[in-house]
Amino acid sequence: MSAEIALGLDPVIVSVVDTVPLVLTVIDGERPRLPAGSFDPGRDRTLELAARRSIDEQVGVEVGYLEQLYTFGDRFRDPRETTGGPRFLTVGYLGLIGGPVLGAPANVAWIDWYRFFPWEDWRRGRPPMLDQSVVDRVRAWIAADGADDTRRIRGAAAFGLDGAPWNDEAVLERYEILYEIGAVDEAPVHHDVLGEPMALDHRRILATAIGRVRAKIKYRPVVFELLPESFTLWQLQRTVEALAGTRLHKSNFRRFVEDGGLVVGTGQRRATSGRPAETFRFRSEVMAERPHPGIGLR
Amino acid sequence: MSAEIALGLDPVIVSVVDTVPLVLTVIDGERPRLPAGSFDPGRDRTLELAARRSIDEQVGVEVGYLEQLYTFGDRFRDPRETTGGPRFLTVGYLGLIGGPVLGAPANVAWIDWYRFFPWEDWRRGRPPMLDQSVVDRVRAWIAADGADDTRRIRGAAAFGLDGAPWNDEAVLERYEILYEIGAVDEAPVHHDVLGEPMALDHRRILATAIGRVRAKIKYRPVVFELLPESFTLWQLQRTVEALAGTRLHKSNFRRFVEDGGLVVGTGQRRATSGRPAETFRFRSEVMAERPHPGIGLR
DNA sequence: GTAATAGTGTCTTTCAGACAGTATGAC
DNA sequence: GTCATACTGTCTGAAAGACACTATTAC
Repeated sequence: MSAEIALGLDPVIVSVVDTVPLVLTVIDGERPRLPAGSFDPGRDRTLELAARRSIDEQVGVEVGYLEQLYTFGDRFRDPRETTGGPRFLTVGYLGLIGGPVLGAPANVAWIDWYRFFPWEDWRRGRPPMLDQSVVDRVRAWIAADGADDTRRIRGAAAFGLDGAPWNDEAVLERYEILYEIGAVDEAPVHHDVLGEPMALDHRRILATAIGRVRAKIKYRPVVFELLPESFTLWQLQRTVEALAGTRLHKSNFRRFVEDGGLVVGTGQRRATSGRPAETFRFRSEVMAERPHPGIGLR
Repeated sequence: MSAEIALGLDPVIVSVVDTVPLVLTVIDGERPRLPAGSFDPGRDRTLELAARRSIDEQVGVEVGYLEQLYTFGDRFRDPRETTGGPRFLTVGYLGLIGGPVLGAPANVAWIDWYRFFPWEDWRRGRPPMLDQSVVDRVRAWIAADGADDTRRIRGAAAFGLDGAPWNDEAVLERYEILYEIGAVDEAPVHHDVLGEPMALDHRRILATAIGRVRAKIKYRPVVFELLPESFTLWQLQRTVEALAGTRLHKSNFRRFVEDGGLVVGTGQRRATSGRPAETFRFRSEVMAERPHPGIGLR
C-alpha cells in the first residue's frame, strides 16, 4: 500500500443561460469530467488561488465567485490507486460565472446539469424518470434485511416518501441512495440507471455543488454572480428556478426581492416581446442589513 | 521550495456541560492546540474514518457526530514550512459528544470556548471587551486609505455597526477582521489583543467550527448529540444558548420545540430545586417530515 | 381587437416575538 | 405561607402563500 498523497482540485464551474444551468466539463475520454487540476505546493499561496489558476490555465476562464465545497478522499476514488499510484485526494470547489463564455478550448463543453441529474428538475412537475419503479427500489432498500433503521428516514427525507416534502437541497443524499441501490452507472453493480455518468466520482462532486448552490441562494445573494450588472426580475426568477429546479410564484417572488431590499430598480426599461420590463441591479447594502439575505420562497 | 505535501486532520471536539460549551484541547506547549493527527494514506478507507481513529488514539474518545468543516492550506500556516518542511495542509472536522468524558490523558483539557472567543458570548448582554476602542479600530480599518469598499459591508455585518444586527454565525468573519486589525495574538503585528491564543491557526479552525455549529443547530437537530437520551426542556434550552451565545425566550422556545415535533415527552419527571420537570427525548421522525428541522429562535 | 409579457393589490393563514400569567415542588 | 423552578395562555404584527387583477407593448 502506497504512502504517497496526491492532491487534486476539482472545480464545478456553473453558469446559467436563459433557463438552463450549465456546468463546465472537459471531454477527453468516454465520460465528461470536471476540469480537474493538481495542486502544486510550490506555486500557490492558498488553495483557492491554486484553484483559480488551474481553472484559468485549463479552460481560459476567470471565475468571480469561488468557494470550497468539500475534500474527497475515499480510497480508490481514483482507479490509479489500484495499480500502485498514490492516494488521490481532491478538494472540490464551486465557481459561479455570469454570461456565456467564449474562447474556451475545443474539448471544453458546457453541459446542462440536469442531463446528469434529470430527477432534480421539477420545473415541469415530477420528473417522469422518477417513477414507481424507482420508488419501489428505494423502498426495497429501506426494508432490506439487516438494514439500519435510519434508512427509513434517509429515504423518506430524500425522495419525499410517506408525505415528506421534496427537499431540493438533498441532491447528494439522493445521489448516494441511488448509488447504493445501483441506479447510477458509477455504482459497481447497476441496472436501469438514471441520468448520464461522469468520470471518476465527479458526479458526486457535482451533486455536492448543486446541493450547495440550492442551499446558498436561500441565505446569500449568490444568484447575482450569474447575472449581468442589470437584469429584469423575470430573468432573475428564471435563473433562481433553473438552479432550484422548481417554479416560484411571480408576485411573491417580486415582493420578496424588492421589499426585502435585495434589488433596486435602475429606472431603465428593456424591450421584450410584450410590455417592456424594468431593469434592476443587486443592492449590496442588504449584506449588512440582514443576517441572511437570500431568496427562499415557494 | 518543497514539493511535498503533508496532510493533517484537525478535529474540533465539542461538548456542553451545564451552560458551558467546551472544546477538547491538548496542552503540550505554550498554547493549547487541537488534538491534531496526521493522515496516513495506507491505513484508513476514508478521511472521516481516519479522523475518528486519530481522535480515539490521541485522547481515547469515540465521537458520535462528526462532519468535515474545511480544508486549510495557506502557505506557512505551519512554521515548519519555513525551514524546508513540506506544505502542511489540514482537514478540519467538527465532532460532537454528549456528557463529560473520562479517562483522557493528563495533557488533554476541556476548555470553555469563550476563553478563546470572549466577544462571542452575548448571554449576559454585550461582552464588555467589545468596547468602543474595538469598534473604533474596526472603523479605522474600514476607512483605511486604499481599502476596498467591501470592508464597510464586511465590518458592519460582522460587528453589527450602523444598525446592522449581531449575527451569531459570523464567528469566522469577526475573527478574520480582528486578525487583520491586529487585535488577536496570532496576527503578525498586534496590540491590545482579545481572548486567549491557540497554537498555529487552530483558533481560526475553532472559529470555523463555532460558526458551523451555530448555523447548523438552526436547520438540523444536532443539539441532541450533546445531550443524554432524555433531558428537560430547560436543559435543552441552556445547551442551545451556550452554543449560540445568546438568550432565548422560554415559552417561545418550548412552543417551537414541542409543536414543531422536535421532541416528545417521556411522561417521566425529574426532581429539581423547584417543581419537577418533565423529561423529553428527540423525535427522529421530524427529519423526514420537515426539510430543515432545527432550532432557530430569539 | 388579440397575444404576450410586465407588474400590482389584497386576502388568509401561519408563526415569531413578546407579554403576563398559573402550577408544583422544597422548606 | 415563601421561594424557586416548571409550565401555559394569548395578543400582536410580520410575512409566507395563494389568488385575481391591471398595464403596456407588438401585431
